Amino acid sequence: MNKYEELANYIFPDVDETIADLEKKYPPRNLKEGAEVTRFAPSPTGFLHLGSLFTSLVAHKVAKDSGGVFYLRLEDTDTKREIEGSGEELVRQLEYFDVAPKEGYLGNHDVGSYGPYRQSERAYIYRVCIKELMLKGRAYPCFCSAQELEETREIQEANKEIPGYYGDYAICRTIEPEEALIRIKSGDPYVIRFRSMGNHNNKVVFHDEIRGDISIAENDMDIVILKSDGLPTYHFAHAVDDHFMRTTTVIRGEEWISSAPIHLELFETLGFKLPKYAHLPVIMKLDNGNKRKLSKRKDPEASVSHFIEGGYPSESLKAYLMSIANSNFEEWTAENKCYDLDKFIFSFDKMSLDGVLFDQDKLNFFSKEVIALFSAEDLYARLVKWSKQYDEVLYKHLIGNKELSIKALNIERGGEKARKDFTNYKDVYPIIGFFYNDRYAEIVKDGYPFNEKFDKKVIIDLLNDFSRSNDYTLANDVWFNSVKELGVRHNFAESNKFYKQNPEQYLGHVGDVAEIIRVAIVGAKNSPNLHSVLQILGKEEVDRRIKLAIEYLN
RNA sequence: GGCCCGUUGGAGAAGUGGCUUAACUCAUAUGCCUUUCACGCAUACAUUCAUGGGUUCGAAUCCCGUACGGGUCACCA
Repeated sequence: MNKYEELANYIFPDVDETIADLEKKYPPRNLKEGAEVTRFAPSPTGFLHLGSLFTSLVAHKVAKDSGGVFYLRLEDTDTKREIEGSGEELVRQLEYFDVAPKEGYLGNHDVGSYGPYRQSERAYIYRVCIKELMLKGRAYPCFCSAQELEETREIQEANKEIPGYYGDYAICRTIEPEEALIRIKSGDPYVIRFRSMGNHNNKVVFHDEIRGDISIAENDMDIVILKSDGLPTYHFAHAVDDHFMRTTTVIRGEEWISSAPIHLELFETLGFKLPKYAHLPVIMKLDNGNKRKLSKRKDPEASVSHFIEGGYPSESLKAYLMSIANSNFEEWTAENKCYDLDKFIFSFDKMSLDGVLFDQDKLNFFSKEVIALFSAEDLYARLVKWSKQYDEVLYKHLIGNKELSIKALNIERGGEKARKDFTNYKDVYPIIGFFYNDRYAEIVKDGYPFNEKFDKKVIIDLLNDFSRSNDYTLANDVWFNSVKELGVRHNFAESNKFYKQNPEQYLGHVGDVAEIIRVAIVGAKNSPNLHSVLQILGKEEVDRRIKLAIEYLN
């Protein structure tokens, strides 16, 4: 019997278990030596942030590489900021990137024996732990109002003291349990605070997997562990959940470094073994010459959905993020011609300590490389999936012309000098749209961009001759020789070199001939390889388009 | 402001006391290749590692001060 017992029993009448009981209920995981248990612990306050994806990617990778477990815990203790449905959305987005956990909160259901995985459903577990702390005199009710706290803070600031609830400023820590009980019974609102035994003048050292040893002043704040709504604060839930879910490495953003001393004291007081910590650098952007964290409100690129909508394959973004995580990843991809993260060996000590600027150019670079490695069939399937949701016009064309689309996407695909002209799925339609007859009609509705230095008559004759004489079932170089001959018949030099030697002798050169044909067929001066285009369209369609172009010229 | 973390070209970085005349990649520029575009290839881009001092035969690398940048100081996570 101690003086806290009556109070603890009154506040926690439902609790009839101890931490020792919980230890039995959530025993250490039976994993092989070296297996890491990591987690992603988002709060459902909006869609997935790029930084959160970064964190999940690393946590997922560490668990997978070590043969461990990656799970998701929903930190839904802030009921005010919670956005309906965002938990489910978060899981869907992780799935899009193929880094979804197999254990934990998975949207509509929980999987795993260390749950519940929603903090809002873990109230009893927290209460068990707090009751025990209270019996040990390490937790106490605090009746201070927000206004009182604010006043204290102002006094502290005026005196140039450290603001916060500690030492003599922690007025409620000296309230006797008997008195506290009376106040609670009378209906006074209260929170429960942790009684810190730390000394601000002492340093604690903890090891960070990325930064090495970090030395910070001990915690001496009597932080709130249970809010007046009965839910725990982050710090307390972190200690309890990561312990009982048996996390081995806590991977989180570097904004948590400064509260680590709180966590250290909490783990110690609760009798929990401290997990390993890895504090990841944040992703920033330049704003008026200053670096700042990507903000979901100000920066569209802070939200992962921006890239999904923008048509970036998940592999592109993951490759970019992995290149931030381990800069040698970039060299590795170049050597291996591979963007499969599973094959890459990740290491914490190759990670940068400094926040990095988000680099759209680099993402684009990775994305081009990634898309260039897809097979045409794969690209087609991905485009269908993407456009179904984000680009109705493309979707219609893809579905209506599957074979044509795949052939078009296959031009110069693969091999050493593969085309790399798609940064994202949005680039596809502008580049291959002309293959579709109705799109072609749209493009040429207002005319063809023929080079104006050539007489209409010359162009018409050339096109007529081309239509009559060409056989593009021939191999590319044989076919192109025939284009040269065609040009020669119409007084075009067979090469740029010849033309440059005697420009006055010729109307132009073979490049101009190719351009005229190209303009007639695709309605633009640029296109993928002309020979491939002609082969894919087929003679009938090519002749039809030439006829249309001639009509336009007449 | 206190406390933590950091500072190598426009960006990501390698570098752990002499192999550095600072690797590699992106971006940019120029040229080559080429029927266009894209690809590919070549070249250029930090006399210097925020800065001042110190240690040393020798420093981007070790030490100290300063400046700058970021993080954090809630009943938010």
